[in-house]
Amino acid sequence: MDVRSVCLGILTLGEASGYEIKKMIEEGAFSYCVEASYGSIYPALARMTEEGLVECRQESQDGKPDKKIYSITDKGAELFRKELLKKPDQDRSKSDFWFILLFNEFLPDGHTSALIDERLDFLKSEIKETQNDPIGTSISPGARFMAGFRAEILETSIRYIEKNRHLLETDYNTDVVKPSLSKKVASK
Amino acid sequence: MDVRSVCLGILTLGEASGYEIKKMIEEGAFSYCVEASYGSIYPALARMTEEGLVECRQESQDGKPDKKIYSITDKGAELFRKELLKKPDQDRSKSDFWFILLFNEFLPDGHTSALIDERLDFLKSEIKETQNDPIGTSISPGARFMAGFRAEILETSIRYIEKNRHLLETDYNTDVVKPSLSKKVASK
DNA sequence: GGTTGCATGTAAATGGTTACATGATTGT
DNA sequence: ACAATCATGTAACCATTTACATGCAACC
Repeated sequence: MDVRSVCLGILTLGEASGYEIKKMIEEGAFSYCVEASYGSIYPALARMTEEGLVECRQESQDGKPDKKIYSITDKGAELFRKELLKKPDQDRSKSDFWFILLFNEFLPDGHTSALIDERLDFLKSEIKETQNDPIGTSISPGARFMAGFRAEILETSIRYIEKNRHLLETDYNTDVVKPSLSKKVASK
Repeated sequence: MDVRSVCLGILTLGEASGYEIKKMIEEGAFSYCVEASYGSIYPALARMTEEGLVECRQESQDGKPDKKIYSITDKGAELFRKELLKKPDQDRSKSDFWFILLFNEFLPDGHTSALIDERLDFLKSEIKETQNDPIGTSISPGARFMAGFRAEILETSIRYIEKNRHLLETDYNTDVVKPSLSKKVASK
């Protein structure tokens, strides 16, 4: 799925500027499955205008450059439908977080814990976002389905990590410490 | 996390050829968080040999080209440790499957169901792989932690999709069908 | 007899991202 | 004063994939 199809897809939901398309890509439902930067979106829209897949209406603004509002044409919609029928590429995900954890024995003391704390914070903030997000309850059946999925995955992730983080937080660098009689209370 | 670090990481587990590194990247734990093709691995190993980050031992073979077995050097290991301490990049995932589902109303009858069936087959085969996979029970605490995580995510995914697929499989193209008195038993 | 697996490598093409340029407005 | 948001666009750079080249052995 290239930038072009992503733009076309978003434009089937209504007209939008390149800037707005970018915003949609980095928030909500789309952020979970696509990526694109201005550097690819703007040229894509320009080329698709030439090709008659989208149309562009210009709105003057004060100070800011003209806002170019794109809408999808019949030809564009047809092409998009065709794209959707293609066999989907395999999902691909990159995660430095998991890669690093795989080598958790190489990390200095406390690093793993910090990493996991950060991840949990992130996952929790994502859950909150999901809850406010209108996408889950509006746009389309697909979006609702996906929002529900996201929510369950996030919850499962948090639950699992909280439950099992101790497996990574044992201190590998010293022998098992004999519990001293004066068991220190964890500060903070 | 670039190819170089990925290769170094894998080599910390023991010596390996470029070919073997590729295999590891596409299977098991690594497949979940990194990606790389021969076209990036071979040049990376060559350059790192020049730079003294890895060493190469050649083994003659009949028919096949010499097998080049790489091992990590102290310098390489040091660099790898440094890489691991860097703030991890945000996870990034692309999923045609989810993108297409977002536009499920545009799909012809039955297409959504087929898509979902395929996805479920895939997820189930992944679960089976996880179960046979020695990685989950051997390599490292990190790998075990991850394998457990994977398993739960896969199970949650399957459960959710099976439970909620009906939300996407309603027939939008006709009015709600009045249930006929002779309720057909689902064939198969 | 064709595909798959083993095994390495390169060059061209792809498909981006990053950084820059521009600039007003609004918020801290 | 400084950062962020809105808004577009380009060019240089980047990493990687894809396709090719080579070739044997084992499996079906």
